Amino acid sequence: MSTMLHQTQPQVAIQDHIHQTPDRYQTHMKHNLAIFHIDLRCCGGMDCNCVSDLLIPPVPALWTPGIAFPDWAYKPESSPGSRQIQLWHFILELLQKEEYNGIIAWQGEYGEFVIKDPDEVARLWGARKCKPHMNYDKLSRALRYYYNKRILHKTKGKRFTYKFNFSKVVLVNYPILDMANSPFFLAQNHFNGSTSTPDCSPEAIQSLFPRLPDSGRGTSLFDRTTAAPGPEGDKLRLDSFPFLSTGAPCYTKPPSLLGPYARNPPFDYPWGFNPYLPGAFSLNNCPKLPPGSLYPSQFYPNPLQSSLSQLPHPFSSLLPTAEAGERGTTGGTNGTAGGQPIRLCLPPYPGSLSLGRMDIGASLLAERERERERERAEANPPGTGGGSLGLGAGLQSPSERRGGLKQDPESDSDLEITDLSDCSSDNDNDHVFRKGPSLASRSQIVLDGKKGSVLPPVSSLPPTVSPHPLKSLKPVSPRPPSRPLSLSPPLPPHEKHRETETLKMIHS
DNA sequence: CTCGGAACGC
DNA sequence: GCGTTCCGAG
Repeated sequence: MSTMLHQTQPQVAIQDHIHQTPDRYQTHMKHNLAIFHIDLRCCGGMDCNCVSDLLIPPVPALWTPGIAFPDWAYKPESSPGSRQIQLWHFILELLQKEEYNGIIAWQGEYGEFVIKDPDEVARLWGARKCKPHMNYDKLSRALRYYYNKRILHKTKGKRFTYKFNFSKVVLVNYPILDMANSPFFLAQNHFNGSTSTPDCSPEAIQSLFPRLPDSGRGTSLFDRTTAAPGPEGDKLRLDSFPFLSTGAPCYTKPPSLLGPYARNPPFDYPWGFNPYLPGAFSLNNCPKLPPGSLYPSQFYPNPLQSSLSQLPHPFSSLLPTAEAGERGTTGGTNGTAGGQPIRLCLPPYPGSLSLGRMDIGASLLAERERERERERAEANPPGTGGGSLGLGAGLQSPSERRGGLKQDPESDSDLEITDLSDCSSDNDNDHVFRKGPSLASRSQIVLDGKKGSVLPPVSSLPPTVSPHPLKSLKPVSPRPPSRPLSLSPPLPPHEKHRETETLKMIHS
């Protein structure tokens, strides 16, 4: 151990220093495809050379016009005194780099990773934080600290094995993603064993981004101006979230899992947060690149124009199609920044479960969209300045928060989604939808219209055969989804009855 | 090995 | 707020 303590780490040159103001950084990144490296040298004493806070700057988003990013996106690397790198982020960083697979790697279930060499991980962490006396005991204490925050939990019975709560991680990293209101993410939460599937409907996707900065281009994430109604017509405005773009092919499994883990669907992570993707978590959501090339891909012309269409993904039908967006296009004509179609690597859900997605008809979606617009208009009449520029769940109006049902006094975060307080891998299967009837209602929606049906754990389902799950499905006639109670306008009696029945089913 | 309390620093 | 350090307990 002690010999490793001062072992020379991969030496790194920060080819261009990141300690700039965000503006300068933006400008810089716009014109400079500098390759960044991360210095893991252990610092010593007063002459701390650490660049510990250089972790993965939010490069991809910065240069895109019209996008405002939350403060957190800049803090770690932009200003001295800003909060430092967080351990979980560091862990993710290690996890995404193949060179560290020997000491820490994804393994097992969703988001699960194992620290193969605790001492080494601790050493690296200590190096990063300029804490030469760091050890696994201390590091693990910090990890345990995350239990309460529900960012991590321990995989019981497995040594050095922890598991990420993706939803939480995503929320922490992308507070503008309103996962708390998203049926997609509510259903996605594998962390605590949710067995439901996400609502992949355009509306669900929209719900992830209810408060994107209104740049005057319209607030909907789905551009319906040129598309006919229908699933194929709802086009996600990916140009709104360039930080979710990848512009490159994505791994569907971690390198270490390319072999035997057939049980893991190769696509189960929403919004490109597949932990098995290189750079899955946020800031350098980019394809695996040669060592030392952490960021450039987003700035390069997309070499795989058809990468999305190749993805076996239920979203693919929602995204600008290759035909629509790329035919005859070499860039610049589809309205996306930089002239390149922004690619969103959205691993799809285990296929058969997606059937419910089709439940939500486009016309209904459009109608609900219009309703929301009306609500917004009422809530913020022109001139009141009530605006839609807010970012983050904290600015949600009460009526937006799942009808006010979310309230969790125990929550340690306004980004809380579900109660994971007893989330262990031992009993992962029964907590998610206890939180409130609205959750349950939402989950009901996606259950193929069968009230009270219970989905098996995802892990128990056969892997999806079709690489294009939705394409193998027959559309179901649209059926109005139920809503969070207090969000709903007065329901007609039969709808109320349905809600009641649903609740009964849930409570039983 | 794991857990969490407590004091403490930044 | 986010660890870091220490430590006793299971």
